[in-house]
Formats: sequence, structure tokens, C-alpha cells
Amino acid sequence: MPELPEVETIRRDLKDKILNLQIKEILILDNRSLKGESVKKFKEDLEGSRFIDIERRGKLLIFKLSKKDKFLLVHLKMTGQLIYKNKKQIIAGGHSEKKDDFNLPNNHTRVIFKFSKDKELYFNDLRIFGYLKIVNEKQKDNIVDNNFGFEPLGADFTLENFKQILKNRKISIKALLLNQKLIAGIGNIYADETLFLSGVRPARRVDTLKEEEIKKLFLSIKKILKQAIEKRGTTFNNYVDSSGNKGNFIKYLKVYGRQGQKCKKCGSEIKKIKHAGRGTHYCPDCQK
DNA sequence: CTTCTTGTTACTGA
DNA sequence: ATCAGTAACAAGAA
Repeated sequence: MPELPEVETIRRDLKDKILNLQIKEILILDNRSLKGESVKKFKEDLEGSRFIDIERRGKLLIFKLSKKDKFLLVHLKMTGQLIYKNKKQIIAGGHSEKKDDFNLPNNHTRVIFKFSKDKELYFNDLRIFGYLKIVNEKQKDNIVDNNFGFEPLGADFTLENFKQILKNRKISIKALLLNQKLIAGIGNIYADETLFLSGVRPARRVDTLKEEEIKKLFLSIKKILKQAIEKRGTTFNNYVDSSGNKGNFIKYLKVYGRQGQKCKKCGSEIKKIKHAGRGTHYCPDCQK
């Protein structure tokens, strides 16, 4: 579920919470989340080090370590969560109590980072599709270069470049939006929402798109992602931010998950089909 | 019991 | 080479 806006929300929040704290200990509750990496090496690389920056490419989080030439990659895939907990939260003047709103660790906790000052970060992942991986800079650059296309909110994602991506392709626009190697970070929810805002049906082949539609799509991608970041992402099922709170964008969804309900724009019934292997939602009247 | 589920990749066959 | 469809990864919910 976490797509670009959710991952970006986590990135921004975590930067404020865990940057430059010493990692005292790593607890690995389920080594399947390391996807075959050596548990021993993983702990050695992290313990005693600090995160000095957190970046994002598409849906991938990149933690830069104080240890030379080491990066931690975290992909949440469908059900991964990164939740921060400050066990000893002391509030100045404080009679204030920390709300104990989530029990951690829980059944889905796979890795725990223990920092100085009793601060902790929990990696939870119900389905264990997500992963944590330590790489050097060259490996990181290779992974990013080979698997991640334009950053949709980046300055180099221009209308011209978008047109270049569309050129000579015969795939549907939805399949294109979901292809991380072309544009990185859009998943099922924001693909459907982008297409609704653009008035374009998901199954439209990109070589049939008119100039006006391409322009609209380009602007809609940026607009939807920016709005979703402002609302701290969408919680449909599993997603929570690094404080354990839900995202607010669900209130603004126009088509995703609204099959059988009335289109907010024209009143027609929102349809759900399977397209490009995914549940796909659209308004048959607003989208052509 | 069956079917479906947010991400991604590998594979098949056209 | 391109593209669509499906299974697989694993664990649920409905």
C-alpha cells in the first residue's frame, strides 16, 4: 500500500526523529525480512553506526549511514511499516502522559532498531514482502539506476520527458503509470486517482492519447501526489505513518475503493474492473 | 471452503 | 523486442 506520498511522509517524519542517534542494538525477529542477507553482517554494519540522512527514490527508502560507504535500503512493499517509539518521553514541566496507542512489538514486528536514549524504530511487515538490505554506494546507485525512472515531483520530470516516455509505446496508460522503471512511485491508488482527474480511462493505449490528454495526465500526476503528501498519504488498509497514525487522503479519493458508489462529479456509478493485473476503478462517464 | 488484497519480478506465450 | 497475463512471494480478511 505505501506509495510515493506515504513513503515520503515516513521519510520526512523519521528525519526529525532518528537522525544522528547512535544505533545501540538491532533485534531481528524474522530474518526473512532481510531476504537472504547474513544476519550477522547486517547487525555488524548497523550497530554503533548512525543514520545521517534519509532519501527516497520512488517507494524505496535510502538511509545513509555514518559508517563509510554504507546505505540501508528499506522497501515496504504492501504491508511494511516503520514505526518510531520513544519509551522515555519526558515533556518539559511534564505531567503529560505518552499515549500508549499501539503495542510494540506485535506479531508482525520483524526488526527492531534500538537507539540511544531509549528511542526505538520498529519494522513491521504482515506479509514479509518488504525488505531491508545493506549496500555500498555503487550497489545503491546500480539498483536505483536500473529500476527507478523519473521522480514524478522532481524538476527533471517535465512535459517533454513525459511525452518521451509515451513515445512508441503500445501499453495502456495505467500499465505505464504503474511501471516504476518509467516513473517511480505511483501505485494502484494514485494511478486510478490520476486517471480520474485526467478524464482518461485506465485501459486507453498511450498511442491513442491526444495532446490535451497528455498534458492533463502530466499535471494530474503532480497534483495528486502533492495533495496526497499534504494529507500525509492514504490509509486504505494497513498503512500508518512513523507515529502509528493513519493518512488522511482517503477522504479525497474519487474512484479508488468507491466501486458501486456514485461519482462525485457526475453521479454515475463507479466501476471496478481488472486491468494490468490490478483492481482498477474508474467513472465510465467522466473518463473517456 | 474460495476469492481477494495495496508491490514487484519472473516467466510464458502471442 | 514488446506486450498481456499469470504465478509467486506470505498472511491475512471477507
